[in-house]
Amino acid sequence: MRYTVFLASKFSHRSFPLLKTHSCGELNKKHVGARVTLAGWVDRRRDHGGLIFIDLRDREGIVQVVFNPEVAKETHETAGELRSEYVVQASGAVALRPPGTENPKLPTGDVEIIADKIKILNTSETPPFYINEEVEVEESLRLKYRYLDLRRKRMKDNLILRHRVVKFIRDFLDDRGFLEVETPILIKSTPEGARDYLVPSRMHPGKFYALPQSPQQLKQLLMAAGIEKYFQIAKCFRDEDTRADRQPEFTQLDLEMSFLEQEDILVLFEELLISLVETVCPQKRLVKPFRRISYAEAMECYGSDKPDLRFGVEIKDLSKILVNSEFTVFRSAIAGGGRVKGIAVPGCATYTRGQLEELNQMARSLGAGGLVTISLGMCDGGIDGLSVEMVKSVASKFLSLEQVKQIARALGARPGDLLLLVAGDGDLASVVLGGLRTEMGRRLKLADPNTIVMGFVIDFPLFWWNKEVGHWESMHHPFTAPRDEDMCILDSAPEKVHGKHYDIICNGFEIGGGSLRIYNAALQKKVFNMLGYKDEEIIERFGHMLDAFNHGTPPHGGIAIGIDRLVMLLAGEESIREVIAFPKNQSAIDVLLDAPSHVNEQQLNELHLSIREE
RNA sequence: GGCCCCGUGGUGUAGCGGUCUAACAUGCCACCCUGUCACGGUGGAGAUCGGGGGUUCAAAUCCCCCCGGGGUCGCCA
Repeated sequence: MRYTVFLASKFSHRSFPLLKTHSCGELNKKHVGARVTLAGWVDRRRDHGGLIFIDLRDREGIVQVVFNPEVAKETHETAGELRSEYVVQASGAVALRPPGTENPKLPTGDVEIIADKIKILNTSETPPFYINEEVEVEESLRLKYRYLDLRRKRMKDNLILRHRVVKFIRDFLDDRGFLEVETPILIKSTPEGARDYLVPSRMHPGKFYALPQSPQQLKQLLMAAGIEKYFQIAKCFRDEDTRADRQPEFTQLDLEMSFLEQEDILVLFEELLISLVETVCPQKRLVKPFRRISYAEAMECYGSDKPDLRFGVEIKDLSKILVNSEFTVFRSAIAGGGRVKGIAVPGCATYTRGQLEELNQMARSLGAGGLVTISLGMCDGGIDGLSVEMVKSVASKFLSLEQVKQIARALGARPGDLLLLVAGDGDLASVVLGGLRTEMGRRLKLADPNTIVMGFVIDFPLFWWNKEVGHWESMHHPFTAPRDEDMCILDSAPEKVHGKHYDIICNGFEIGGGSLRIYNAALQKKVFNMLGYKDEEIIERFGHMLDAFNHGTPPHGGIAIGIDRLVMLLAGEESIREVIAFPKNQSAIDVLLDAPSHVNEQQLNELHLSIREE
């Protein structure tokens, strides 16, 4: 890949450590005749009894080293002892390979090293899994021997890609006047949102630091400090259950600016992400300009606030067609204020009873009362050519042919498609269909893996009503500013207030989000009150923020991008663990270091802690 | 906490009530081999099928519980 070549060429301009003069991967015809010393790992050995070939591997690649007893007898004997993953230093002349023995599969395949010296720097036990082959290995084993796993090309390439991404971001933002500022890891617990990781204080019995869930408050305080343009590649910590795209600790590009409008951030990040992808992953097809859709549109058309925009299969509201349907489930749902919505799944009219029942179960598990399926048989003349015999549905006796045609047209269906209909209140029908859309997209491979579609989701509601606790909660976080035109309804209709909040989505993942912030103390206090905080709580937890707003904090806003997810998508991986050097498993355990672990009694005593029996 | 999937030599798989004394590939060990590159050849070692209980004349195979791993819902301001 291009970034590997880039690194190798850069590496070659630097002076090498004393144990090697060149890297294995950089050698080519230009080096023929040179005497080189290499150091690396034995990737593979081919012992012909007489000649011994060793594929020597280092970070930059692989080169063939030849041991000939007629060249150096003792060296050849030593080479006979080599095994996989031995660490060796070898010296010899770079030579063109004999005609006909070149290996076009290897970048260094035109040349080989005629070794006259070899030194075994370290031996190795037989590795527990293959390092030189791309075979799927159980992940827990890979994590236990992560240092071996990272020797594999796939993982090495992922780490290199990650380096390139972060390097590009730093250079890009530096060019535009942003200052990278570090913020502390030991901060104050403000237990809203996710659970905090806590660190007990030795010097203050009974008190705890918290690890930052993000540098949110600190970066706003940096704006109060007049930094104006800040960014940081920041570690964040959240004590919640893991997922393929979530780890207890993860990395964000955290950024904040003063004196800006929402448009400034969106334009900056569109430019950053486009130039990033085009530079670092030129082989990917990136759709531009980025789409912008409202939260309401995302939910209505895709049933998700992070839809995969690489394929269509959009959700349509069919309520108008079915308002007077003979099908009671639909008619009563609509009469009760609900909606009936649907999607058309291409080419799935041939689904069996069993497959349809599976979809039905999925719809129920997503919260639907049920799922109505309509299979459109193949026929000439498009939807108009459909006849009664060609339509198969559990609800067929309640649906006229004309209604089916209307539904099919509304969904943009074609003969051979499978229509999925769901009734429900509010967003329910959309959310269920959104889940089915995602599943069918995956099954039918509707999304091109080499395409990247990014977009901004905007116009989020500021609040959502939490029934269980009986007060409003922030959609994003409590520092997000309401839209100016909605200020007048903040008291009268909080549910209609929109925030100056934006998310960045990519291929079905939320990779970032941010907002313009509140910088007026009175408004911030009012929002906290609406979120159910009492005045004394506000002072105790967020007094420093209100103080700052009372001392000339400028208008400001920012964004955070999940580096792990971004790199995962660029690498074509399905889990962020594949782009993190030392990730934790699903139970939040580091199986390599065996963390978390017990600590001794003395450590507990110093921290004024005792373990409660449960 | 709920639901789904997985657990067979070092690794990856097959076997899914008796023919399993558990198969295949690769790796490993020994010997042979001077142009291979997933080298080749000959021979060899290596798993009581995650653990426990049950059903059965008979269990890797069926059932239950537990453990470990993965996915997902809840959760992730």
